Order: sequence, then C-alpha cells, then structure tokens
Amino acid sequence: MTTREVAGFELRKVREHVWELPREGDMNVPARVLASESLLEEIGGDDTLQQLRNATHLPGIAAPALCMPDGHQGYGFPVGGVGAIDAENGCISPGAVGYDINCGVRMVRTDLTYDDVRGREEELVDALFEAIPSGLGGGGVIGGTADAIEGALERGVEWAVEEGYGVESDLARCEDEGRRSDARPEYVSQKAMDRGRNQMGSLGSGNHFLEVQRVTDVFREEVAAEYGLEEDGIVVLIHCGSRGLGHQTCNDYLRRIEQEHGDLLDDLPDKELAAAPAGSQLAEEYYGAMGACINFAWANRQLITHQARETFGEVFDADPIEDLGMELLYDVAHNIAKKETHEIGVDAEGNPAVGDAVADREERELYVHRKGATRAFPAGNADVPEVYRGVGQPVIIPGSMGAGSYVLRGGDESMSVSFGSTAHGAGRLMSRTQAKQEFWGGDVQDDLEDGQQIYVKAQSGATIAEEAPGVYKDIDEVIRVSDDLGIGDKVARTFPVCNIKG
DNA sequence: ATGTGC
Repeated sequence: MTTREVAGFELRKVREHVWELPREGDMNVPARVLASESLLEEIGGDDTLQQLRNATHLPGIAAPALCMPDGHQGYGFPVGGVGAIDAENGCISPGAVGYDINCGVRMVRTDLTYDDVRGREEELVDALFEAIPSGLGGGGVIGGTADAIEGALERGVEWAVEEGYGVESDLARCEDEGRRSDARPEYVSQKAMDRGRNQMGSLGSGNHFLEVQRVTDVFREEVAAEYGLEEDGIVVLIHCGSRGLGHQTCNDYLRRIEQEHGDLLDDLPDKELAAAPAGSQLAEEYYGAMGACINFAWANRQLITHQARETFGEVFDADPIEDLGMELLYDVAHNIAKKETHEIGVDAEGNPAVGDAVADREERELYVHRKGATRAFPAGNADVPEVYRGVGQPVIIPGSMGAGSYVLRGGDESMSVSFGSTAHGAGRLMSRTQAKQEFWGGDVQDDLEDGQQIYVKAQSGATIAEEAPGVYKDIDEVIRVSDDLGIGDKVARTFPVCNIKG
C-alpha cells in the first residue's frame, strides 16, 4: 500500500486522488483528502490536515471528515471541508459552516458574444462599479426597511422577485428555489439585523467580486446546451454572501455555545470547532438563524443580479431579459449546513462510510456541513431543479481573477464519494498578510490589463494584492481532480473580461 | 469573510 507523509501526517492512498488519515486515538472516524499529489503537497503547507483531523472528534460525525482538492486552513474547520454529522445524536458547528453564511456564486448567461463587448470593457466595468456597491462597510442598492429585511430573511429570492428585482424563472435556478423554508428570523439578533440593514445588495470585500467572462472552452456539448452556454458567449459571475449579518450571527452563536455548552467544548481539540448538541434548543436556534442568513445572502445576490441586468441594459441599449437573454444559469451556496438524508454503512475495517461498496447501509438524517464546498448532485436526483434534472446540477467554481472559472455538473460518483459535494474555488495558497508582502495592487492590476486584457476595478489596492492570481492554487488542477473522481464533471471553462471587487 | 480583535 502506498503511503505518503505530508506535514507530519502519514496518509494512506486509498485510490487515485483519495488519501486517508486512518482512525486512531480519539478520532471518531478517519479523514480523507481528495487531491492529486501536487495539491496534497500544497494542502500540507498550512494547518489544514490538523484541522481536518480535529474535525473527526466532533460528536456524531457519521463518516470520514473530507477535504476537497482546493482545501486550506480556516476558522477551526478547513475551508474546503465537508462534515456529515448525525442530526439526532450529533451536533451542528458554526465553524464548520463558516463566518460568511451562504457565501456563494451565481452565473447569469447572456446572448452576447465576446465581439459585442470587446473594446467596451472599460465602459462596462465603470458602469458596473457605479451601480453595485462594494467594499467594507455599509451601502446597499436598497434601503433596509423593517419590511425589506424581514422579507429577505424569511423568503430570500422569493421576496426579491416579488419586489421586482428579478423574474419568476430565477427561482427554479437556485438551490432550494432560493428560499430555505426552515429559516427562523426570530433567532437572528437585533445587532446582526442592524449590520445587514444597509448592506442589502452589496458585494463586500475580500474574495468577493462580480466578473464579466467569456466562455473559452466547452467540454460537454449536450450539457452546455442545456445550461445555455456556448463558446465565445458572455456570462456574468457574482460571488458574495451574507455580509455583516451572517458574520454577526456566526459570532453570536459561537459565544452562546461557549456559555451554554462548555462541557462539549472541553472535549474538543480546538475551541474554534465549538458545536451545539443536536436536539438542544441552541442547535435549533442556530439552524433557524443560519437558514435566515442563507435567505438574506440569496436576496443579496438577487439584488446584485438586478443591478447587473439594468447596467447591461443601459450599456447595450437593450432589454436585459428579452434582448440580451440574461437568464440565471444557477446559484450555488458554498458555506452552509443542511439536513439531508444519506445512506451510511460500515467499511471493511468497521469504520462508518458511504458508498456502494459498504455494508449494512441505512438512511440517516445528517447535518451536512459544506464549508468552502459546493453541492454537486448528479442527474436524476430529485433535489436538482427539473430543468436540469436530466443532465445534473450546475456547479459553478470561480478561479482567481487572472485564471477564469469553471462550470461543472454534479457527477455520478458524488453521492458515494463526498455526500454530493465538490470544490468551491481555486483555494488560497497563502494568507492575506503574506499576499500583501508579495504583491502590490496597482502592479497586479496593470499586469492583468496589459498582459491579458482583463480590466479590474476595486475599492482598495490592498484587496487586489490579497486576491492576486499568484495567491491561489491552480484551478485547472483542482477541476481535474473533481472530474477524474466523477464528483463534478467539466462542462465549460470561462476567462475574465472585466472584474469589480471590494 | 468582517464596522479587518481577545
């Protein structure tokens, strides 16, 4: 058997791209990293493997803790981590969801081609930058009245479309139709709502952005046609989350877990993994509040979509839907937990496992935590919207602003390998602090424009440095692993035209 | 990610 030592951990190669940290000591389950050898080496460059091992201590974790190929260290639980935890006897962990609840990505397709926008990149980027608030702090596209915030928390995209910020067909092209029905806005604190109030329809900062892209490659023609994509077509990618509202909510519940469930915390190897026991009042409250933040983030992306449509309409002097075909392709959430039913069994060594090869399988209700991981349900799955059920769920994975992005479809192996999940991005290679030492924002911006005709406009040069292409892993390699494993299959590749960010 | 902190 092949083993490999990475960052002091002895990993066992189960098969191509699957590396296992065997169960030992206090681990409840093994851990697995889905990566090529080069990505595994990069994943070993920070605390990801230790954090993944720590996650196996979470009470009720029902199968190996998983790290996707783009994994890197995060708060307590790795970004790129998937943790499936028993929803009756286990726990739910805010750190395994992430501070930015329902950080996610959506893609809007268009009927425009690259020839239509070539030469007009600066006009377009200026107009988008003007229309869409970005950067740290407040300022949204609408005022956050009590009715607006309540509608967004309770009903997500449904609320936004009813208010005129979208079209009926947008609803079916979001996970859960853009509305978590188990949301409980009454469990979101006043302080969190106050922070979200004037951020409705805003990108935020960090790795969040809106990018106009052109489709450069189509790998699966039939699927691409179902998604409305063809070579040279223009698409719009929007990456953002629940802003200060989700951040405050995560913080609120981490503090409450420390106060009310200190005993559980004492048994965990890292306080940042703080979790509320399943069935406790606090677990119910966090789950309901998280659902409301999920809805808020969806409404936020919907408001930004509206602004992007209006802006394209003005720049190209046309109706964005009727003339430009700006329909939502799909919206994915990549920082959430959700109650899902999966079949769990035991493997040859007696460890809990999923997959066709495991014995004594039974259906269990789980809190599937996807933190920096994208749901990737295959063709035929009842939770894939009807319009895409024949080909599989669209999976949108942004790369860096110099590298472009991918559209995948949920692969046939995803349910048995990764609880129906794949990667969410290129994955950072270095910290923000280190990035600012290595890069200067203005230089990065000039290089992108002069070298690759990519027009970037940002509120802050520091943000451009923190998000420089060199700060990220190789998106092509991340996607190769996903495609090889059959968890997310390549459909199309895009390349940036222009980008606005915080 | 974040009114850029414990």
